[in-house]
Amino acid sequence: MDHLIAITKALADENRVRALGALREQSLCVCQIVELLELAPSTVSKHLAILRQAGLVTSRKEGRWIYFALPESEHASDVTPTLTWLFAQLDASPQYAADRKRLQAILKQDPVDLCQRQNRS
Amino acid sequence: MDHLIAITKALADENRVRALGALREQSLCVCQIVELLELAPSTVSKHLAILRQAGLVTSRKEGRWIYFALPESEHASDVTPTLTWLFAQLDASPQYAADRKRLQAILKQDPVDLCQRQNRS
DNA sequence: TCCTCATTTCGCCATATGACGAAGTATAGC
DNA sequence: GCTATACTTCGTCATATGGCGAAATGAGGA
Repeated sequence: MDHLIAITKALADENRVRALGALREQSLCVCQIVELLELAPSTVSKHLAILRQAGLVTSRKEGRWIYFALPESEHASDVTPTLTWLFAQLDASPQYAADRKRLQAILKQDPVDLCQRQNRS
Repeated sequence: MDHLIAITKALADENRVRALGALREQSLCVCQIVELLELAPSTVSKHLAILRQAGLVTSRKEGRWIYFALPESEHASDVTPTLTWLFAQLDASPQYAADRKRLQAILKQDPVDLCQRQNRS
């Protein structure tokens, strides 16, 4: 039950759900999610930590960047139904469609530039 | 998206999830859910209002009692997948098994007695 | 009509949550 | 080593949440 509630609590925030939607297609580094959600890096970091604790995302360090991704189906059979349900719900959401579009533009930019702009402000 | 978040927020509380689990088999009046969750009637009432606003339960007045139930599948195709997912998660929970057992005992009691005992304390 | 009583609403309190900026970590590159 | 930098952790704040008891609501029965 504790694990189930950890999952539902993790999903009970619009920004975290949007982050999961963004990770549906590809893994992303923190600065790309910051750019999408338009929140402070520290805030996004906390959100991602909550998702990771619930087992909904994994993270992998690559040099100075940390990439977040959805767990591999083989290793996370327990959260797969959850994500399947969530994405089915998201497919009906205009917000999700808008995020997908914006994400395409973000992915075209150099992550280095993204991070530096985020540091500046 | 607002509706999705209303659902995930509604599910982000253990007592509300337990209430949904209790309603899986049959509809219940408030005092029976109060008895199961061991919370004040006013607290349970608030929880049920949140579930109803999210469309996860319906209520029907019958004399002095108000019965809560899961929505009929025909009228609520949008929350059916949510409840299916939730119950799949619950099936693995010892808390849910314990609640099912305790609920059987509660159902054997006269609701009138339940309510009066709750008023007395 | 008046009383009883199952439930809800209201007012209050303690704690949880989400936001930020500042400071801390750890890694790439000089 | 030192610096720059991508990210996290910490401290703080405003608001949201979940709990209760008291009062309000509304339907049945005397």
